[in-house]
Amino acid sequence: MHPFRSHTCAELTKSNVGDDVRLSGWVHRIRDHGGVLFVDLRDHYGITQVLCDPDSPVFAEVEKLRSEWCVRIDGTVKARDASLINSKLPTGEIEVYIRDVEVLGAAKELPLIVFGDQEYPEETRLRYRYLDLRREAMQENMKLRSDVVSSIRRRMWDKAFREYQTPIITASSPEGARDFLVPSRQHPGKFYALPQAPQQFKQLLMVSGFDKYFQIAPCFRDEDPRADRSPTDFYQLDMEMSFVEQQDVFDTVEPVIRGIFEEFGGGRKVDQDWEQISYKDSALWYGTDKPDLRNPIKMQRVSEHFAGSGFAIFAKLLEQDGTEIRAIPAPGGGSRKFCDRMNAFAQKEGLPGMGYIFWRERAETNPTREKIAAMIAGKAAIEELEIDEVHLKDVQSRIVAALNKGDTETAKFLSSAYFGDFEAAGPLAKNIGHERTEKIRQQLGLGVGDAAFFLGGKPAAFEAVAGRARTEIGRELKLIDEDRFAFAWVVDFPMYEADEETGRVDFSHNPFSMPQGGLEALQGDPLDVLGYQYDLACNGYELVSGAIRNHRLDVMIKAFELAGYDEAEVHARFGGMVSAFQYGAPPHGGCAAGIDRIVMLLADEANIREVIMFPMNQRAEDLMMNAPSDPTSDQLMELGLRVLPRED
RNA sequence: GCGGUUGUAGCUCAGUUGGUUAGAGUACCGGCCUGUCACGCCGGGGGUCGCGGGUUCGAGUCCCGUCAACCGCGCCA
Repeated sequence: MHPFRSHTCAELTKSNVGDDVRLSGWVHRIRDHGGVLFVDLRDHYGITQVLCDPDSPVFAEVEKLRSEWCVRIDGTVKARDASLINSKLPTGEIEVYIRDVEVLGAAKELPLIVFGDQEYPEETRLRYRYLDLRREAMQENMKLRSDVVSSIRRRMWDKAFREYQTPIITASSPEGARDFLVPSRQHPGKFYALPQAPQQFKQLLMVSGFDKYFQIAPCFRDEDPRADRSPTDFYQLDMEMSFVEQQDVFDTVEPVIRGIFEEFGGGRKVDQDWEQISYKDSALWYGTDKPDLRNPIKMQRVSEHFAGSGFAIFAKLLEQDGTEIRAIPAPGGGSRKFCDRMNAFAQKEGLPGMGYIFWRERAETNPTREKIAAMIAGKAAIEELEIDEVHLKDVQSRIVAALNKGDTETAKFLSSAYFGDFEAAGPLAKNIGHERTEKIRQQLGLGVGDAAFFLGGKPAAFEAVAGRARTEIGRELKLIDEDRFAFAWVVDFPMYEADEETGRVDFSHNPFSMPQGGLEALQGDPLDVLGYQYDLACNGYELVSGAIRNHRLDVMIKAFELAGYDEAEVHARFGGMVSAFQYGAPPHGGCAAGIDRIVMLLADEANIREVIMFPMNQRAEDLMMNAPSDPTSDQLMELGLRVLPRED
């Protein structure tokens, strides 16, 4: 018999009854009844209940076992009595009577318990990651990750892509994130860098004629982490293809991503048609370039309703160039309590606050209301009526005047604004009056019980906060369909952006993207130039980012010139690419999809570290492996390095 | 670098207005228990209340400082 096992802990069924078997695994749980002793034995595949009573030759030894000891047992498979079957276990119809036991690895008192789903501080979990990974949820996440990667590879191979490996130790890429540097021993004082992405290599592969490339590639960036962003390193499905336009890339990637989400999404709905939203619209509607489309709220421009209005803050603001007022509709948010809470949220995010209006049923039933309705419908004579309130008297006169001119539209609007079903509440509504409020209500398509929030200023200054407010409002009002994967391509990214303080123009995204309109487009205002640059957003995360690349050297030189890099600098920094583009570069494009984020979404986790085997902590430390650590003085000597004392 | 939250037993947490010897569950150790599957019952050991300082007759609790973890901002072509 094999020294460790004849079966796994998930294999045995009724058909094995009477067999002599050997199992190895970890002691999951012990139930000691004095006379009879149950042990749940666990391995990667499942759990089998093994037991012994005082008749067993090893009863005394089994009594000594504790949680998470690694053991081997020999025993006989026995059928469980019908009343004792555990339907929660696939092996629940049998149990193994222990005849022999061998302790393969004892365990001391555990810093975290494998059994159950008790939560532990991340520090503890990462320090003892090998124990944390024994837990069922982590085993499932990691298996899912492997299966997803396997499926991605199969889907790419099926589309005639081939996987090629590119270097890990390479040159610093001066654009983008901070590089991880690796000192060179053979060239003291010089450094390699770990690739932030295989960007330049994959473009060179296209120049070399490989046509369709992909790689499950590690990427390295020395930036601070977020819940959805791993520090140090992460994995991407990196792909590139030649002789394609933007839509060709979409048509290639969409079925792969959609297929993965359908295969591993656990039955959650997967959008079939992926909208293409321009960067500009995405910023306006959602306040972000990675919108969560499960949230139905779409922001709108409402500047015209506030220009010259009685709400001085916004009216004055609009007199400045480049300012706007935008509304966040909040269907179902029509209570002062909710509006105040959202206003507090905006203040926490650093804004002076968000103005709001909410609509309730009109309280007073003015007797003129029905008469006016009848007049508009042509069922009553058009005539002035007796009204106490002066301002309503004036409105009535305007309605009558409009009707006499045959302008029923105006009459209807005024009637709705002053006598309609909706009463607008909140300080803002009082300031701008009935008519402006009603126009806003009509534009946003809101009604009784709804609210709208208003933000003003230069869009760049408040867009991001508006986006977070939209998310918060959607979440609070439970407008988000949790059971759905909502996808959209965000396209037409601007090539350049101006630094807010210095006004200096720089690349806003990938400097290697092809500007829309080519060389000609680069003659005008850089800030107007769009690129063939795209992202795929899913449920508020950026899952994919890519571009049609700039394969024309003249266009590339010009593009860099606009960002303040002269030709010599481009040659110095991207020598390999510049050189290659002079020898017959094909048009090409591609993208990269975040593997960790895809698995995170599929596993329904909010933190990317839940789907990474051995992640770093928030400070990019590995407490288990003790990284980073001090080098030996010999190592430093060999590299020609000396560590400077910290100034603080 | 900035802001928020948290820090009490191996682990998860409670701890009232500042007041006697800081508690519970779980884990660990010992005892009892022949059908449990989150077994049950009895007992025991285990604490620099993150750290430092201050106020006070008295601080886990109040004040100041500091450290750490997580979340967010900056950053992330």
